[in-house]
Amino acid sequence: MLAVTLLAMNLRPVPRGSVSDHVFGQLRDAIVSGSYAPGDPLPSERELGAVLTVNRHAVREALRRLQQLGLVRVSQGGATRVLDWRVHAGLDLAMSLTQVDEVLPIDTLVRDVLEMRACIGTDAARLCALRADPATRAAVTDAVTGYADAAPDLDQMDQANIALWRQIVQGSGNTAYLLAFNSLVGGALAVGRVPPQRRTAELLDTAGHRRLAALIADGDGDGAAGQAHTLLTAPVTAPTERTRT
Amino acid sequence: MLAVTLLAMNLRPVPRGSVSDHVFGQLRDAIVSGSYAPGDPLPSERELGAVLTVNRHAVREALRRLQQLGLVRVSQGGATRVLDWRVHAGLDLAMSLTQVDEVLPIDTLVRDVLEMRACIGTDAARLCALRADPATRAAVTDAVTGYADAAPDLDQMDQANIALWRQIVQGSGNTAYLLAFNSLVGGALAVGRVPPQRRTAELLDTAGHRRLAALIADGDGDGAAGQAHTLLTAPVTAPTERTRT
DNA sequence: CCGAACCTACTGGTCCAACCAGTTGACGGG
DNA sequence: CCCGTCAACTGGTTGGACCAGTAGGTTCGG
Repeated sequence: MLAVTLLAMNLRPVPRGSVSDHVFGQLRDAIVSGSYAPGDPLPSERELGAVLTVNRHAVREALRRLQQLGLVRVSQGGATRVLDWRVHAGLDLAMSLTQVDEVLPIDTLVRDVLEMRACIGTDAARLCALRADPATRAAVTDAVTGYADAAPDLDQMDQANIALWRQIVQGSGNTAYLLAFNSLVGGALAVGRVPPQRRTAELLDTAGHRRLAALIADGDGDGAAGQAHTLLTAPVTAPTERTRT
Repeated sequence: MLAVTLLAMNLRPVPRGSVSDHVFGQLRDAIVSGSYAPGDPLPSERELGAVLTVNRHAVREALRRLQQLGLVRVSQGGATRVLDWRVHAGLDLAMSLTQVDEVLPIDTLVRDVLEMRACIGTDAARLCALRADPATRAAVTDAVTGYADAAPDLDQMDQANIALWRQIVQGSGNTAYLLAFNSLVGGALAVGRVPPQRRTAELLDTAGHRRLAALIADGDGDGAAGQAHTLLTAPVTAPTERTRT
């Protein structure tokens, strides 16, 4: 009741960000958006602290995170310089990137992520069918059941669908696929980032998913790959149909 | 001359690590290796600082990086808890992971990375052939020439090969592929991580790469995908042939 | 006896101030 | 003109203090 009342008042949950989070976010956006060209020196830590009215340590913590993402290169004595994220940043950047529409058109990014999902999901399904142990195959079968049971609640189905694919990717025995899957799930595939109509068809195709699980259980690598490809490719070519406001 | 002399003396460049780097490395290895189970609380910042005889700020900077990697979840007031990296860590973890053989068998990890490279490289080649603009196609052709010219120096060829694939991935117009490519290159594909004999055949196949570039230039998506698949798949199934010491 | 308020001893978050350690570039002597 | 010197940066590290939020035990009221 109370929650409903508050929602009606147009109140949103207060953003939790700590100071260093804000610094991190601002610098990240500034770098990715091109406000700083690759090779450019960032303002000194002391200067950033002064401008943002923030302690130097907060700035340093933010810089460490940027460094971890591959956005800057820090060197003692010299200035902290901006790196070309198209060259040095890893896939984890995609997790942060879905927050900013300015630079990378979010539509394109969503397409890219769906494309990569299809690419990896197909091969993961194939490998899972070929390499997974009996227990994992059973887990996949269970997961697809849980997914089907979630119908027709789209949100629950989405969640169960992710769990299902996690089982498949895990069954592929490929750690790189698993980590990439995490990056994608944590990024653009996060709730509300992908236009709903773009995946409803896929999510509602319980029969297709059941077939996929059966092929995996049978150890039919090529068949599983084909079925996965069918399931995952559709949303990529689906109409962009951006909700125009 | 001097360098040669020093090399003969078996002197290696001194490891540059800062204090917080060391803390980061130790905690990362401890977490990934399972010394801390998911959900376990990490020792408090003050305690870590005391144990490692390091200032608390250094610990905090290390923790920020772990947080960025998705290895821990910090919450004010509560303890910093370890996350299950197989669920929360992104592909960037692979970059750091190739340093530790203890947990993940490096052989398996190399195989995984090569598999993912094949998977993404194939689709990237396809998309590049279909979507790239004329300038990018020309760049691919140039890159393959530069790659062929690097023969027979394997190191140079490796570097030129990476540059070539970067052009292709860039030409695919898929930002996710580009970032994943960076993660892979920065990780296990880094110098000396992949057993040389496993890729020599691929690297020496200049004819195959020329063919790939030609197919891309012609806009033959399926052809480019097939050729890329041929080039990239071979090393995956190549003999493991680990150099036993 | 049970539940709720409270209080305390933690946790991480932030700040200030100082100093160490490399880098850079200007300056002056050779 | 070249090279060493030095001063004015840069990031790296430390100590200490305090704020803020959490968790768990204690106590008080029912």
